[in-house]
Amino acid sequence: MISFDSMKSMLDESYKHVACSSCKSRGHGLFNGISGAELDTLEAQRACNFYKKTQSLFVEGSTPRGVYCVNHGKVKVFKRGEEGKEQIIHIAKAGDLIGFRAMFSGELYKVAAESLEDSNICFIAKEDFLNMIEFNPALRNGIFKELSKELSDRADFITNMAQKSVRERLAFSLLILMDIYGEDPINLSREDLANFVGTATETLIRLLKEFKEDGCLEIEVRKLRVIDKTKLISLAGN
Amino acid sequence: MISFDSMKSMLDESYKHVACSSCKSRGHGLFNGISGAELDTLEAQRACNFYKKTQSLFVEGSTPRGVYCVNHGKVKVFKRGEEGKEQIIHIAKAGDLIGFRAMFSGELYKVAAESLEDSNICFIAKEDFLNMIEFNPALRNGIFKELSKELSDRADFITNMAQKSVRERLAFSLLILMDIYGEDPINLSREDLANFVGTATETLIRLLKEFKEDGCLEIEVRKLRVIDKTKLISLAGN
DNA sequence: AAATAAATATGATTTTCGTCATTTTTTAGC
DNA sequence: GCTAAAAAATGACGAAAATCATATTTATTT
Repeated sequence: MISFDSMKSMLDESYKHVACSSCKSRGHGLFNGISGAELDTLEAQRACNFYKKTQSLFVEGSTPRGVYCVNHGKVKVFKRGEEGKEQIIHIAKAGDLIGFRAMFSGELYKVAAESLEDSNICFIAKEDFLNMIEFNPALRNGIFKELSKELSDRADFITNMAQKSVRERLAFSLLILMDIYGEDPINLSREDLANFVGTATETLIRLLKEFKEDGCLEIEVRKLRVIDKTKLISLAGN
Repeated sequence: MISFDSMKSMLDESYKHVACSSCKSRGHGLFNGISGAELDTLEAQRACNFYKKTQSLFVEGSTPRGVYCVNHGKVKVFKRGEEGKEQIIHIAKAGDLIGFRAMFSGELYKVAAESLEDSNICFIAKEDFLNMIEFNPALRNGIFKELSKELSDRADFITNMAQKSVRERLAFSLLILMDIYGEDPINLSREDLANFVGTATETLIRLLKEFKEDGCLEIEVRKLRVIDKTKLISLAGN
C-alpha cells in the first residue's frame, strides 16, 4: 500500500510535468547556461518521472542510458562493499544531476542510486545529453567544473576517512547534510547515516546521543536538527 | 649535495628535452588523439623541466597556471589533514597528467604535488591547454573520460577506507602500486606508503613484516617486490 | 671515516570502534 | 487496533589499530 503523501504526489500532475525553466538545476546547477531554444529542446527531450521513497534509479553493473536531473527530493549514490554494506558516496538534492560520470567513461555503472524520499526526477537520454554538450561550450565547461568539484570533494572525503575519528566524521557529515537539507531537518535512517559516515550503525547511534547531550543536536525518530553549528564545527576539527 | 644520479640526470640533455611524439602520454594517456599539426603546437608550447626527488610541483592553496605531464618518474598528489599528516590521493607515473582538475574549477589547488623520484615533467600553460581542448573534441572526450575514471576510482577508495581493515587496504594498495611501478620494485618510504594506505607508519611496518613472513613480499630498505600476487589479492578481500 | 640526522623497526599500552546479543520503539500490513 | 516486521537503542566484550617510548639501522653531512 502506498502512503497518502505518495498518492498525492503521484496524482498531482505538477509533480510529473515540471517545466525545465523553473527547475532548480537552472538556478545553481549545470543547466545554468541554457538559453531559450536549447531550453525548449531540453524540455521536449527529457522525461519526467516520479520515484517514491527507496525506489532504485539504477544499480551497480547496469548500462548507463542517460542522466538524471533531480527536480524535487533526495537521492543517495552509493557503492556496495564486499559484505554488501553500502557506502554512500554522495547525496543529491533538487537541481543536481546524477549519473553523468558514466556518460563519458563508456563503462557500466560503478555505483547505484536510490531515492531517499518521494522524488521527482527527470531523465535525459545519453545521445540527447551528449549532443547538447557537443554544441554548448558553456554547458561543457559546467560539466568540467562539476566533475572537478566532485573530484576535489572526494579527495577531502578520503582524507577525512583516513585521518579523522568517527566522531569528527559524523560532525563533518552533519555539516554537509545541513547544506543539502537546508531549512528542513536531516531526514535519514540511522543506517543510511552510518553508511554515509562510514561506521557501524550502533556506533553512530551512540554518537548521536552524545551530540544530543552536548546540546548541538535535536533528535526525533528519523529527523535530526542541528541547533549548535559552531559546536559541530569544532567537533569536526576543521 | 645532490646525488650522482641526480647530477647525471640534470646534465643529460635528453632528460630535459623530450619529444612529445615519444612521450608515454601519447601511448596510454590523454594526448592519444593528438595529430601532426597539434602535436607540433604542443611541442612548441610545453616547457620541459627536471625535478629531483622530493621537489614540489605545486602546493595546496596556490594558483593553478597549467597542467603537468609526467614524462619520466613518479609524482605523489596529496592533501594535508589537520595535524599536517599527508593523505596521498594519487600517484602519477610516466604519461600521466597532473593538475588539470584545477584548470576547470577556477579555484586554488586543493591538493599538493611532489616528485617521489628524479623526474622529467613538462608544463603546459593553462591558456594553451584550454585552447587545445576548445578545438579538439577527441582530447575533450579524453578529459571527460579521465575525470570520470578518477571519480570512479575515488568512490572505490572511499568505500575501501570505510569498510576494509588496514591489512586489506595495504594489500589493495600494493596491487595498485604494482600497476604503477610495473616491472620495477615499489619504491616508497614507509611513511609515504602509510599515507597512501591511510594508517600509522608503525602499523604499516608491522603489516609489511607479516606479508613478508606470509611469503608474498620481498622487502629491501626502500624497495618492495610482490612475489605472490594471488595471495595478495585474497588478502585484499576482493 | 666519524658524527649527526633521518628512517625504520619493535615493544608496551590505551583507545576507539566493531561485533554480537538483547530490548525497546516505531512502522507497516491486515 | 492488533500483529508482525523493521528500525532504533543499549550493554558487554573483544579485536584492531593508534600512540608513545625507545632501539636499531641506514643516509647524509662534515
